[in-house]
Amino acid sequence: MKKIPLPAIERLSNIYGLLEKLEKSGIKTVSSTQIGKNINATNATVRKDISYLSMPNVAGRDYDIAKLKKYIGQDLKLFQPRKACLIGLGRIGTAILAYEGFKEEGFEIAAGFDVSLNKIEMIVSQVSLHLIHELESIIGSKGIEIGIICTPPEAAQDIANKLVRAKIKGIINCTTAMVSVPEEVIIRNIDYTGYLRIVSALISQKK
Amino acid sequence: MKKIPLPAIERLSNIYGLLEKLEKSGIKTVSSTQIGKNINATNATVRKDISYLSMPNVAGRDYDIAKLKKYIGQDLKLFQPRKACLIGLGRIGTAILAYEGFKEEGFEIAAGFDVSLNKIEMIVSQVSLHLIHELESIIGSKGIEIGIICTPPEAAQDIANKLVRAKIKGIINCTTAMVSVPEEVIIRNIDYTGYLRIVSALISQKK
DNA sequence: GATTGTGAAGAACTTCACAGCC
DNA sequence: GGCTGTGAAGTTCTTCACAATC
Repeated sequence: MKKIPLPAIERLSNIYGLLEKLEKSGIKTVSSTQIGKNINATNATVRKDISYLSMPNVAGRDYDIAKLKKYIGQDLKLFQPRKACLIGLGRIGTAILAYEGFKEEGFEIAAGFDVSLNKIEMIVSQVSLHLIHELESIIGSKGIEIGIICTPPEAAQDIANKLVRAKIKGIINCTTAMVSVPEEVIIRNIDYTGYLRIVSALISQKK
Repeated sequence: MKKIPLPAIERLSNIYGLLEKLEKSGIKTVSSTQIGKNINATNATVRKDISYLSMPNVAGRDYDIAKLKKYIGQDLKLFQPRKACLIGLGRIGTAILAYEGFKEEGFEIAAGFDVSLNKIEMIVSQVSLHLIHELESIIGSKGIEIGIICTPPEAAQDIANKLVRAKIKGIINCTTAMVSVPEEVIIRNIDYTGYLRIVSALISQKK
């Protein structure tokens, strides 16, 4: 299998999510153009992305949704269950904690952390909650691979450093702070202010 | 001023956020390498990005933070105040509603919408809250340019269509559903499951 | 030594265009 | 007509490399 370009991986991940929804609504096949409309890409890009997969396909016919989904999942190794932990149990943190949708995707929030003992005792959750100082040991013992940072921005870099020391493989940073990590750690930022800024800048550029 | 590449705009938006933080901590100057470390880019990329700005600069000396910030803000038109509205007042929606940090960036959440009259009456907020059917008229009358969708995923496309009809300029989609919009509308997705999937796929690719 | 600025080279990604298939 | 698959072309973005400055 050829190396899949990074943007293609992101799109294929999105296509996977789309296929799940189509499948639930009972649709069996889909064209590259239809997929493109949904993920905001051209049909050529969609076909090229799919061509990176090891999927055999008959040209001239729409994609079989179940099959395409299987190959994306397989080649991107999306089926591999992964454990994540949540650091910071404020509004966003607890909203994520309460979200039920991860499990069916193979993700498990395996632990939550906060500096406040009070919060840890008050919050009702299936997930086991701990004080920050236990972060490194629990990541190791539970085999957690992804950390989701939802702390106040001031604490983000410090938490990221701790996660890196604990040999985390990926970080999703939900704070407004930019966080730097070694090259081998995957990082994505989810920052509402940042997105507003980017969308705003792009709106201005359009004119 | 040359056309700024899209990825450069995104990075410059991030650099802007970084500079704000550095400024607050009292630092006056910064190098391209330092910036790069913080936004996970190379120093050459940072310098190239900055070179797209109309900023005059003396080579050989670190960037003056206040000046750089001014030029990014000016050239990307980040100072332009913009109004956004929030659709869907569930956990994430209300968390965003309660967030205080937008104002100092020039963003205003000018209205909130939900299908539930109950929610609209119960939620305590400075922001004026309305039923969905008022969406189009209020966007028009208030001059709202950005819509933040926080509804259940099933409703996302429908809301997006309404926003497009109301001539929205940008959408931030915080649902797990992929949403399609005409090319002229800027759209960014914030989907935690999607990010987990992408990070997971990238972790697998690394090996 | 440090730094920036930038044309040129290189790499990465997207689109085209058309053969082949239904 | 529809569709996919894919090498080639085109475009966009990143990195290099080095002059210039401090």
